[in-house]
Amino acid sequence: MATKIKEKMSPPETDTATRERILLEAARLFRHHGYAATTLREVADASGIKAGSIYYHFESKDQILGEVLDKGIQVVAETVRQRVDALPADATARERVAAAIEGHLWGLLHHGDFTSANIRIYGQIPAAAKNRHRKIRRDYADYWDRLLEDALERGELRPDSSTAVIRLFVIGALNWTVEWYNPQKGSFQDFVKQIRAIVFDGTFVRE
Amino acid sequence: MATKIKEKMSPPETDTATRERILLEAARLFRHHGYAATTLREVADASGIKAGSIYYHFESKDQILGEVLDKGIQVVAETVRQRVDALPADATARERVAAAIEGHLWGLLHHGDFTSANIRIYGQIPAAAKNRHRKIRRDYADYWDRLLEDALERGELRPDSSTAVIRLFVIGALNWTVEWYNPQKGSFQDFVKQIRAIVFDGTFVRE
DNA sequence: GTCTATACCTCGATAGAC
DNA sequence: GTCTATCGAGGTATAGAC
Repeated sequence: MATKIKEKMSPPETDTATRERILLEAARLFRHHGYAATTLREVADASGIKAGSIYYHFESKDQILGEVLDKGIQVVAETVRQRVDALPADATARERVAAAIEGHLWGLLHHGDFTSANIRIYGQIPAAAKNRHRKIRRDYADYWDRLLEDALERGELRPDSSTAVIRLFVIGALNWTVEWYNPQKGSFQDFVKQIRAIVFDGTFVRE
Repeated sequence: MATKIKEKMSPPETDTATRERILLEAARLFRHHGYAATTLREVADASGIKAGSIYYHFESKDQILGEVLDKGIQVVAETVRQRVDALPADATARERVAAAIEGHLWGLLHHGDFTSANIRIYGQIPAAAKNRHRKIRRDYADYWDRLLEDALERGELRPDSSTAVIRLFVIGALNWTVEWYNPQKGSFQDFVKQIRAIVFDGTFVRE
C-alpha cells in the first residue's frame, strides 16, 4: 500500500510491470491449485523469472496472498460503487440494486483470477491472513446491507426474509457465477438480465 | 469401492470405525485448510493414530480425497431423491422442487465437512481426481435439469431464463449457504422457508 | 492393526555474485 | 533487478518390528 503511493509520488525507478505480472500469475495459480499447493517456483516460472527474484518484489508468499485477496474484493467493490453513483438521485431502490448487480458481475467476471481465487481460498488460508483481509470484506458487505435496508424501508423489498439472509444468499449466488459463467453462450448484458430476473422476481410463476 | 462390497458380503473382520474416522477428519481438514495443505500427519493425529497407520486403510492421500469428494455429493443426492420420491404422484412441479430444495439443504448442512470440502476444493484438485469424480456430479446435475424441464413444460417455471442457468445459479446459491448458515439464528425449517421464498418468488415486490 | 524409523523429495526463504 | 546455490523444515510413502 505505502509502496504504491510512493510510486505515484516520484518517477518510477523500479520495474512495476514485473510486480504486477507476479500478482496476476499468483492469482491464476491460487485460483486453480489453491494457496498451499502453489509454489513460488511455479509463480516465478509463469512470470518469466527465477524463484529467488520474487523476493526483490515481495517479502513473502504471505504478502502476495494478501495483495491477491484484497484486489479480489476491490475490483468488485469499485465497479459497484461506480455503477450506483452514476444513477440519478431519484432512482428507485430496485434500480440501485440492479446497478449493483451489474457492477458486481462485471468486476467479478472481468477479473476472474483475482475474484475466484478470493472466493475459493478465503476459507482455507491461515488465520493471520484472514484477519488482515477481513475489514475490506466487511466494508463491502455493509455497502450491500445499506442498499437492501433502504429497499426494505421504501417497501420495495419483499419482507419474507431478513436483509442479512438476502445479502448472503444473493452475493453467494452472484459470486459462484464466476465458476460457471460462459461468455460464449451469449452476451454479458443478456446474462445480467437473466440473473437480475431470478434475483428480483424468482424462478417460478406466482401461485 | 470393491472393498466396500466385500465388507458387506462377509462379516467385517477389520476395524471399519477407524476408516470412517479417517475420512471424517480428512473431510474436516480438507474443508478448512485445503487438500494440499492438509498433511496425513494431521489427519492421523486427529484420528488418534500415527501417520504410517493410515496406509493400512488407504492406498494414498489421493484415494482418501476421492472418497471424501464422492460422499460430499452422495449425501445430498440421496436426501433429495428421498424427499422427492416421498411426494404423492400428483404433486405440482413447485412442490417437487420445494422438496428438492429442502433435501439439498438438509444433506448439505448436516454433512457440512464433506459437502463444504467438495465445494471448496473441487476446483483445485489434480485433473485425474476430477475425472474420477465427474460422473457422480453430472448425474446429480441431470436430476435437477429433469426437475426444472418438467416445471417448464407444465408452465410453472418463469420462462425468463434457461433451465441450465437457473440450475447453475440456484444450486450454486444453495451450496454456498454451507459457508454462512448459522443454526443458532433460527430453526432449520424456518431457514428453508426463507430460502425457498427467495428462489421461487425473488427478493423484490413486482414492479 | 498400529507402531517407529527413515528414504527421498520439494518447499519457502536467504546469501552473495553479477 | 535477476541470477545461482543452498539451508533447514516438513511432505508422502515404505519397511519391518510388535
